[in-house]
Formats: sequence, C-alpha cells, structure tokens
Amino acid sequence: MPCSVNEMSDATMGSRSCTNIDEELTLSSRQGSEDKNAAEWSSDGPSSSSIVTELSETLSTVKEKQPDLLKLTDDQEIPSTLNKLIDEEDGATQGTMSLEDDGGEDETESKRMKIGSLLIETSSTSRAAHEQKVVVQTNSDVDILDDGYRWRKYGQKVVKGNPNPRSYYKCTNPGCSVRKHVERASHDLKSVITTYEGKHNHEVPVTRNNSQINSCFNMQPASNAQNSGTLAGPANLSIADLRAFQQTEKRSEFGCDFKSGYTDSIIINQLAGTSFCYDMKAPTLQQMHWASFGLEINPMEAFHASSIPNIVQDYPVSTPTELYRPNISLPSNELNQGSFILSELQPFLRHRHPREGTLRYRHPKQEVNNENYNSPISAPSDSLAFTDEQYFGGLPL
DNA sequence: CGGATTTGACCAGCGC
DNA sequence: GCGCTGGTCAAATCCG
Repeated sequence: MPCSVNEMSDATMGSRSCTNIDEELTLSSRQGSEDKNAAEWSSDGPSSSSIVTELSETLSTVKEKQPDLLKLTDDQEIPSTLNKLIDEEDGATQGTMSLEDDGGEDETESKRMKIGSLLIETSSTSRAAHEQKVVVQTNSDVDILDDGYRWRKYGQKVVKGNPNPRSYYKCTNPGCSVRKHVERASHDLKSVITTYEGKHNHEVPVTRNNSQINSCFNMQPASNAQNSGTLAGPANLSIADLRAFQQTEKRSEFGCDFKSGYTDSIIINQLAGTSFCYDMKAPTLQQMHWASFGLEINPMEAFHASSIPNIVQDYPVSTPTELYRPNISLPSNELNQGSFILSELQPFLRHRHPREGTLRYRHPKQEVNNENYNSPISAPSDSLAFTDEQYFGGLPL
C-alpha cells in the first residue's frame, strides 16, 4: 500500500473529513480586483528584474519579520509595496506546474511530519528562473525526508538569527542543478524550513520505492505543460481528479487511499514572476491538492519533494484569489489580499472561465454570492453573470 | 572502495 | 575599504 496513509497516526495528524466542503477552489489567476486582467503565469513572460528583485527583497523582509511564513495570515502586515507590485505586474506572468511523484515513503518519517506551509517564489526572468525558490515549512522531528530524489550535502552554515545550522544540498543527478537548504526555525524547533531552488531536469530516480506511486498516478516526465489553461501535467492527472477524490472521499479513483486531516493547515505563498502572490491556508486542501495532482499521497513527503519547484513552474495554476469562500472570514489587513482560507473542501467541478480561459473548480451547487466575501478578496462578479453553460465553457463536468 | 557527510576556508554581495 | 553574512568549495572523514 505505498499510496496509503491510512496508517498514519491520527494523534499526530489529526482527523478531518474532506466532505461537507463549501468552498469553491478556483485555480485561476486573478488578483483581488475583478477589474484586473487575469494574471497569466508564464515561465517566459515579460517581467522586470528590478521588480523581481524588489519583490524578493520584500519577501525577504516579510520572512525576516515573520519567519513563520505560513502564519502570515494573522496579525501580520505585508509590505504594501508587495501587493502593489503584484497588482502592477498583474497579468505579466504565467506558469505551469509539473507534477512529479515523490519517492517512496518512509512511514515512520511520515508519521512525524506535518506540513506547515509552502512558499513558492518564482520568476520568469532568467536570473530569477535560476533563483526560483520554493520554501516549505513543515513540522517534523526529522530534518531530511526522503522525497524521491537523491541529494548530496555540500555545506552547512549557521545563519544569523537562527542557532540551528542550515544544511545545503544538491541534487546528485548529473546535470541537475537543483539545490535545497534545510533548517529548523529558530522560533520552533519542530518546524523545518526547506527551500528548494531550481527545477529538476530529470525524473525521480527509480532506485527508490516509487514505482508503485508512479504506476498509481501514471507519472510522466515533467515537460511542457504550458499556459493553455489546462492542467495537463507530467503526472497526466487532471486537477479534476480533485472531484473524483472528493467524491470518493478517502479513496481516489487511482486506487489509492488518502487520509483526511493530515495536517492542521497549509499556506501557500506564491510569487510567480512578479505578478502574483497568494496565501492559502487549507486544513485539508494540501493532501487533496497534491495527492490529486498525483504528486504525493503523503503530503509530508510531497512538500519535502524536490519536485516542488517543478510543480510551481510547470503547473498552470495561478492566483486562486477568486476562491469562493462562503462563510469564511479573513482578516482584512493587507497581508490577506490575495489570500484565501479553506476550512473544508467540496467536490469540484472543472470549468473554464469563458473570458480568461483559466481552469477552475467549482462546486456544482455552490451559489456564488458577493455576500460570501468578507475580505479584500472580492468575488469575481463578472463570472457570476454567466450561465453555467457559459461559465463552464462547455467542458465536460 | 566508492559515495556521502563533515567542516573549515573561500568567495561574493551588501551595508556602513 | 572593511566587516558581516550567506552560499559554495573541497579536502578530510565517515560509513556501508
């Protein structure tokens, strides 16, 4: 049962059902304003180096002020320049995510792991592409988890402000320049921060016990999932599988078992190029999300997976700021602009926005109402004007 | 013995 | 220019 996490400890991971979800997940790219153009996430789209730099600096500032990035949703104020820059660059970038499986899973490791957060920082500039970063924060007793790739430690350094040393790793695959560094958060020894840089140009080494996962998810090499608005990833899995997963709750159509309530929360803070940044805090989304992507059944491993940069780069997911969040409140500070919180998930219907062409997921019975929005992230009122037929763009649901 | 890890040295960027 | 810091290198060491 390589794809099962049923044996994971409920005591550690908690237990939460993925049913009765009332949010709509919109994997489209919009910034907070409905008047703005959809943010296209392009790996080769135009961008400003200066802005990229500034964003990075801003991000660094945020990180410095708030080491626990995943908790940026509360009582934290993101520099206004960040959102401004994001707004200004709205529509400037696009991107795709590639889906690669993780390696085999060490259950003992997984039991000790808990995803805390994920920060994705990408850029479309060549330089930034090299510096593409994904920061993953987890709660774990172990520093390094097996993510399927092989790493060689090449350095260790104590960085300022953190008594815990930072370890540097390189992917050992010839020609692959992906690197990562791992450190424990200074404020929480249970918190492990892993930063991935670069993109693997190879598949997960087959030496690990990932063959079953590969088989399970029909993994394919990450390559050219582009900005078509589709979610065709290297895993040959559609995010529409979210729905299938939801409908089966714990057993996906892939024949793999999922365990709900794996983590307490997850926040994805994403910077694609200079165009967007979003936070996502979803108690159960991460497992469905990644698992449905075929990335990982065990989100702990998935988030430690070096393939995360690939995901960010190759998967055409954009700012989910259109997420329909009925009955969900968010602090109204700037930090939460472009953020969304999911308390639950629900079956999703895949559809394509008739104007933006972006792929979205919507609950079939979800009534989109602006009253449901009580944060700076407003409902995409334009989309409300469409009939289902129009809205769904004729996509089979 | 080969691969991985350790660890001190080195380098580059940045601010003062 | 100098010091600080983060990142990398590479020789020494460890380990299976």
